[in-house]
Amino acid sequence: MTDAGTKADDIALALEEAIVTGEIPPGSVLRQEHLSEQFQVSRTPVREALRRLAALGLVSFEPNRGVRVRMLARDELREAFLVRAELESLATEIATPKMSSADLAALEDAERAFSDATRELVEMSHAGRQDLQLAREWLHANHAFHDVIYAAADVPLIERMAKAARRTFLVKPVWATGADLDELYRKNDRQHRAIREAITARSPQGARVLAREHVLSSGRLLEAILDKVASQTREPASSLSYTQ
Amino acid sequence: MTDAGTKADDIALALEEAIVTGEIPPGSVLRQEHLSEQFQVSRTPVREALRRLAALGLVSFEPNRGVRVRMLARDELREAFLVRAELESLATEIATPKMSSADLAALEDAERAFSDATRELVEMSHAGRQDLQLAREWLHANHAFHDVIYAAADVPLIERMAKAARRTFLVKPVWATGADLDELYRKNDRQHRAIREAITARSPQGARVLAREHVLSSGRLLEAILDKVASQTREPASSLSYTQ
DNA sequence: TCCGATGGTTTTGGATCCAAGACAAGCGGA
DNA sequence: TCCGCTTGTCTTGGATCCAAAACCATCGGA
Repeated sequence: MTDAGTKADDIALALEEAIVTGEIPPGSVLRQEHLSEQFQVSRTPVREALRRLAALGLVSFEPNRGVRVRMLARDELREAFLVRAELESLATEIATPKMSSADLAALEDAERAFSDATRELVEMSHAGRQDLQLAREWLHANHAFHDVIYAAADVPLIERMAKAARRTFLVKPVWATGADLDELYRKNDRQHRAIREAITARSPQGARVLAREHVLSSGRLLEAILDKVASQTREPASSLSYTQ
Repeated sequence: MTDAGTKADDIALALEEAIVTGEIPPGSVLRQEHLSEQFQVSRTPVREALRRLAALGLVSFEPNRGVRVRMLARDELREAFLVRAELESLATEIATPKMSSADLAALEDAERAFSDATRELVEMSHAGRQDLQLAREWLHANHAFHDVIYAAADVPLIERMAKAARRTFLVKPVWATGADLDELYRKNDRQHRAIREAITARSPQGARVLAREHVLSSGRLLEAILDKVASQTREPASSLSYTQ
């Protein structure tokens, strides 16, 4: 809609956002006609958009039955963080010797913006209010920090794949649990600082392990939160492990 | 065609194969009408298939101008191997403690099949003959070996992403150079054996580093080959490096 | 009462049709 | 002669139309 290009692309983008933020809950079936009237277009571009989302793994096609927003299993969430841990750490390592002073300044800005978002969110949380929009902005600020690193690393393919893994982090389902996310927020903030300092110190290996641990610990925290919320209906722990 | 499901899926699969093997050379523009009569269908499923390929990164859409088979730059090839190195090593590490004796047997079979394919190919090569079909089978045998590992690891997301990276290895362009690929063939063979032995010995870390080195060395060899072939028209070496 | 067959309804997958954007050649004015 | 406009053709993007597969409820028989 806002973006130029074909309608199929616009719709794909819009749906992607809606799915990732949880606006369209996992497990939903997407009716082509419904979407076509929602976006004021015919079914043709809708179907092309759905094909794209299917290729990205966000929805699954069931031939002659419709498309369904993929319900990501616990194991897949864990996998997504494992993948991100590998790819982000790789990108960070590559970026470290390539960062110009302008890049470093941008990184500092992104870190600051993220800190601000974090602070705002924590305050809001302590005030008892939960604001989904604020959580989204926090997530975007979080991504923006890493995007500076990707831009400097100049590794489009790695970036594309890492972002694909990133998409599996559904905001709303987690957010909707109402769990206490302070630790997640603050830890992310601290880790960003540490990563930036390692990069500034031109330590590719240091930045690498920090980036890796950053992603893995986020994953662990997120899972712990999900555990706590749904502790009554848990299946036995999976054999996949974060700890190497 | 052979596969069940929708035509769009069949076409996407067929085109993917054709692109990856180089049957359709990089840089080609794909005319929808041409494809539709080639596959004996209308343009509709063709377009959906193209959307999928675009999402996979195999082709690029240029709005109102057509789709073009992506010309993968040297850096992207290198990136693809870096990604595969991380993901395959991760999957191998995860798989190692999970491999049942049946899995190990399957792995041994796959190794043997790959050895056979390698031997056949080397003999053919020494006889001065170059057989593209044989090279494809070799590649498939190669993939089959790793697929056993993925199956045991049971990490669908990692598998999917690693395979996406795998697709960027274009057979024909490399093959068509007529370069001496013996070293590549043999080294792969040796490394598969080493990886299997590490898995059998239940050494996740050992298997991991071997898998990583396996992929990276393949990448290095491939690049060296491309270098040798096109040594007259080379640009200065990229700043991306395989060696950590 | 329960199970399977049968018909209508819904929704998808695919074909065809139409409009709009891009390329190319020819025309006209400076 | 050269540059810009125009017009015609080609190709894509999107809309509409049609057939086939899947769902759903009802009905009939055991």
